[in-house]
Amino acid sequence: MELTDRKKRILKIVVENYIRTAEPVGSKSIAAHMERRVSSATIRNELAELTEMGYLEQPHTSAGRAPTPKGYRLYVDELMERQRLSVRETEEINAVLRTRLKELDEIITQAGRAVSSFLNYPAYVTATGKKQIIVRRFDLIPVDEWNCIGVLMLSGNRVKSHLIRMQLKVDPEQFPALANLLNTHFTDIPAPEMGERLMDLTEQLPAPMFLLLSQLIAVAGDALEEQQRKIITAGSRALLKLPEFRDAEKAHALMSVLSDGKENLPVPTDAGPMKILIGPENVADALKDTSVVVASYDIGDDMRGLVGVVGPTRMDYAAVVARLSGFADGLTRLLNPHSDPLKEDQNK
Amino acid sequence: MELTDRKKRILKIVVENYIRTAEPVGSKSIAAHMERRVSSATIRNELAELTEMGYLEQPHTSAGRAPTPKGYRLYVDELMERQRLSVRETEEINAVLRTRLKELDEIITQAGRAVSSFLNYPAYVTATGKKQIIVRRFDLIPVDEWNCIGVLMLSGNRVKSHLIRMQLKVDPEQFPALANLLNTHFTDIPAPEMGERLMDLTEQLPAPMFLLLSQLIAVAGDALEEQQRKIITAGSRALLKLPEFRDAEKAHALMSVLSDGKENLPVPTDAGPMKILIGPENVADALKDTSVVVASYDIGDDMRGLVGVVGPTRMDYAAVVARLSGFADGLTRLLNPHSDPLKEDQNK
DNA sequence: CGTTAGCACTCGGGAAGGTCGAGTGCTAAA
DNA sequence: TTTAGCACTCGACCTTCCCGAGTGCTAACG
Repeated sequence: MELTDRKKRILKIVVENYIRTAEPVGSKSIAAHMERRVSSATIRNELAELTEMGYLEQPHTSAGRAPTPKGYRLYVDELMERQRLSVRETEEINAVLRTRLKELDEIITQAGRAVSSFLNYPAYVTATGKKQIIVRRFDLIPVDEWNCIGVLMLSGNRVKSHLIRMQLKVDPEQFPALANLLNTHFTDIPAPEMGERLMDLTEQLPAPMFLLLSQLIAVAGDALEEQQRKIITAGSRALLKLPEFRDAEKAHALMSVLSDGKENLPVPTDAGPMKILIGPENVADALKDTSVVVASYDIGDDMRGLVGVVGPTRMDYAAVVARLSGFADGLTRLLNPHSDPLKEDQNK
Repeated sequence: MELTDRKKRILKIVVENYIRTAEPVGSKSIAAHMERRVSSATIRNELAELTEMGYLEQPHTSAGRAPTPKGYRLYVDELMERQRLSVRETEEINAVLRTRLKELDEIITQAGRAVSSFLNYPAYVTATGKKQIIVRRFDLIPVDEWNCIGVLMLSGNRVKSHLIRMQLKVDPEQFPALANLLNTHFTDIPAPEMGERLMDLTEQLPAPMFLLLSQLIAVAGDALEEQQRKIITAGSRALLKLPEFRDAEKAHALMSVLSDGKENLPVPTDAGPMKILIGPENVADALKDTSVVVASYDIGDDMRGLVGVVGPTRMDYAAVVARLSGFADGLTRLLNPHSDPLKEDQNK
């Protein structure tokens, strides 16, 4: 059996109608959408074949057809027309992102919220590829003899500061020496190695100094760890607006997966600029009935982050793809201000 | 008509049953819960009077009774037995909070999540009373000639750092002077005043210096502003487990109010250690059908923050009150380490 | 006068049945 | 290969009915 052009045309109409209405679409309404006039009976024959080929399914006899994951896949790969964002929308996206340069953390949090409210699906944002985050530089700002502020410059535009309550009193004079020690021995190496280096220094340092140092290293390790696994999510309440999650049970189940957890389940090591996972293509069981669309953006420092949304398989892929890449571009431009951040030059 | 002891006793049973089951409670099941044996008919007479007095209501004739807000109020004020937390629970709460001393922001975020998952209601945490947050100290760490890290020590244990892309090139030598300027003129004053002081300096400074200074002040102003209105919320998905929010519409409406918004609606200027607002006692329309319980904790620096939960009027007040004050105590102890943070001494 | 047994009554919820219409598959003709 | 026609299916929606939990009232009791 062959996938003729007309079959594709019909499949496209089914998918797009189903995306809009969330209801199985029947032969008559398809006929109305066809430019070349054909009767509903003809459509029915085609539908029967598409169903047999596995692109469509019927919830029950005598209902219309809905796309299967395979159907969506074909749609996404071949049938879907790439939408272009209007200038106004691009402007809006950039306006949301443009902000007095802040922490990466805050930027991605804000971006997540914006994506979600733009697209009306739950969104998530990562600022970690598989690449290890490292400490580029330590600074210590003395506060009093018990407390100091540790400022960490991390790879990928990140700055983290922590108020540290030290385990022993420190003469403020010692801070530069401490910072120096940290900067010479513990920068630009992955977290696990920091522990080893610390061991190497055990004997070369006076015990109190060593104690302090290990406390600082521990804090740095925590910060790295946290950054490495940080995934922010936003807008999972958008689910409740979708008819497929009218049932509180289902909504809750999915929200539990999405909500403020750490080890999430989408494609964390994505490479391409855009990836679409439809239904069972997701590895995580909880996402078997949903689709995920992710785009990657450039954090700088040779690292890439992800920005994506989760929704029903019936997601409006064309719209999501267009807007998501708009956000990814915006983030990339914001974080890599070769020219001015977020100014002009947004074609291609 | 008088509120006899037996009436109170009955009201208490009604409230507690209704809290458990979310269903109107009938005379027979009340009779079963009474220690002194009385017939259901007697109970019915009492119920009729309680209803007339406005403590109970019937969804319809021939259904059992449910408490009115007035009924809950009486319960909360007079009838409810204060629960004591088990040692194990106190331990658990402290364990969640105990963490390698971090930013106040992170502490409260974590606390919010913990509260919510402990109590199974949406939670919120504030770190701002009515008192103005101020900058205690500025530090500038040069990165390169275009970028620096601004570290702000704010009142109430807060440290904020920002990577700042400067509007003009700066010789690293100038940083100490800049920082000094900031620290002498712009610390320990409320945000609006910072603008005024900046104006005063217009003529005394070379133009580039002034420009930089105003950029830094602007960043600081943003940071203060943000801290001042920051309310974190967590766990609003817990709503979906409650029978009163089985309906996705309602859940969505309430979640929209609770989710990651800024100007929220609970009692922001709470004074007492614990406050309970039942149903219509809430000012916000969106919360007219819900109850809010808030406790305040001591941030240090003479500031108080709030930690609270939002739930149905049918909320388990006794449990919430006990656990919430456990959290408030824990936070206070964590943030005010007179002795060691979160160690022993948790009685009273 | 408070308490209790008894009884008729009310009303929501769920089961059972009926109707409607959108949509199908199939057949036969164009 | 396309189309008209037709019988059939099945979920959505409605009405109706029944059941039982729970009430309010009355009358009797201590």
